[in-house]
Amino acid sequence: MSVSGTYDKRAYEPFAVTVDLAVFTIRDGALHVLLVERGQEPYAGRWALPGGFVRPDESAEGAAARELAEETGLADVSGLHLEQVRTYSEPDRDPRMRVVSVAFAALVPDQPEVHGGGDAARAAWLPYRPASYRPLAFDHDRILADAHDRVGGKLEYTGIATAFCAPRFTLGELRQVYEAVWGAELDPANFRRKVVGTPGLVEAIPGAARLTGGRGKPAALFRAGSATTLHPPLLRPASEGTSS
Amino acid sequence: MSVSGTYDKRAYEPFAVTVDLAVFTIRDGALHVLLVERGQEPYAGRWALPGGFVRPDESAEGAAARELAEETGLADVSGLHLEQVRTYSEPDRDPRMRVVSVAFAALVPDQPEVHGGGDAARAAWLPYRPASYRPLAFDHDRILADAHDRVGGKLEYTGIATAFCAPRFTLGELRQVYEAVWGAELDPANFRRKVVGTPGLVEAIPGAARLTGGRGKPAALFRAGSATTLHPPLLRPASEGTSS
DNA sequence: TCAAAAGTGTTGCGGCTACACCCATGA
DNA sequence: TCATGGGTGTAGCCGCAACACTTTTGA
Repeated sequence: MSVSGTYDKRAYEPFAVTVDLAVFTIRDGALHVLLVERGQEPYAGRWALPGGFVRPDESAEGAAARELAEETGLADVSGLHLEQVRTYSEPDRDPRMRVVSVAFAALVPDQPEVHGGGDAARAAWLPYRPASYRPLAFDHDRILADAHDRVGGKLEYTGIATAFCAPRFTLGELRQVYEAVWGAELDPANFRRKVVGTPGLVEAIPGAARLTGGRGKPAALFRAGSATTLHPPLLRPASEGTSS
Repeated sequence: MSVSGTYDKRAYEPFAVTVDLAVFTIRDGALHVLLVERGQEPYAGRWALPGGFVRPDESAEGAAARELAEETGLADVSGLHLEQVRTYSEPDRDPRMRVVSVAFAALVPDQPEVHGGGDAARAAWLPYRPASYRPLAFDHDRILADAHDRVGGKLEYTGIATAFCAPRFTLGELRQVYEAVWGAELDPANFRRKVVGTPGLVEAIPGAARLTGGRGKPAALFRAGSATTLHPPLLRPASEGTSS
């Protein structure tokens, strides 16, 4: 931006700017990611993250929202959680040309339908198990891993977990979100106390209740609260080697 | 990336890709930021973040490291902390052309010299006090605020604070880093226990000691440890409105 | 001898973990 | 009446905030 010399854009090879999306959802209690199968070279037949070019009149955020709507078939993408992760700009990351890609992570509630087709390529929700579809096209393995790390970290100190849930949800469903993303089991009793005791995370819907799996006591229903940052954070269990 | 149609880059207006740097240091116990004064339109005479174009053969990270070396006059930029913050891509953020900018935050130890001149524009270390130089050129106010937020947050759960210090430092100096970035005072006793008790954050240099301000007991010297993430985190004091 | 900074001790509060235990429902 | 998940109670541990206090230096 603060270049002192001449401002001649032709002196530099033009860059293509794209967005790549890591779209996550919870299905059957397991974390799933939306992938598309490439139909052409390079990387034909490989799975890849959905994405596309940023158009001249839109921001990367706008392009990501547009692609998200196209790929998932959702009408109102405005309420969904869509967050920039980082930008990937290695000169050789695309063998055809110089492509700089802004990566986003999106969190959506479980979609009953498979999703309306946007692009021609086949798209599918796959369980988040990198070993089962690796290697992805381009540097998408790394992008997906970075996006997953980001989402897992943000669960600790923000309320984004509710973005995975329907407008009305039970605390058991919310707990499944944390368990699916972190890959760890949480104590239902302590989870409940923590979530209810954090102001702004969730709001109780008075009187409402719903059965979960046909069994057990009906659970009270909640809706997402207004809090953006959690104090104190809801830390994930230390998997190994915690300090002191 | 996963575009199914034709791959014609001429169908899209080319983007210029730049990097913008928020370079922080601690000087006299206060947080400072490196700014350059623009000599030409637009925003002539305004302060701006240093930065420049990404060249065809380098990544955004490479461009950021190169600009950092040029602007600060530092020879070995490799050991410094340089971290991507996010990418700014609003279509109208530069009135001249379509510019997508990848922002970075850099943490450097205090430089005695003013820094070798890179670009022609005047550059200076200014105390981090946004009201004193606002508005910056372009959308740099927001970029600088985002970078500061990122650095402040990362102090909590990583060891990057040592990036502000010389190779050998006292715990008082390290504490000044936290206080300067967070704008809050910390209890020296508790800070010491926390830092020393977190494995990998710092390593004691046996026997070494140094006076701090000419007064008081000489302080033991430490060097940066190898830990990247802190468990549990070193949380900043809740300024207001903590939960429960 | 005083001020200033380093470093150690100690106490109390609060959150979290780990259970044990009761409640409501469908099979 | 049993299995299942929701929800409440509670005891103990651990970390941290808030001090008091000692140590070592220069002025």
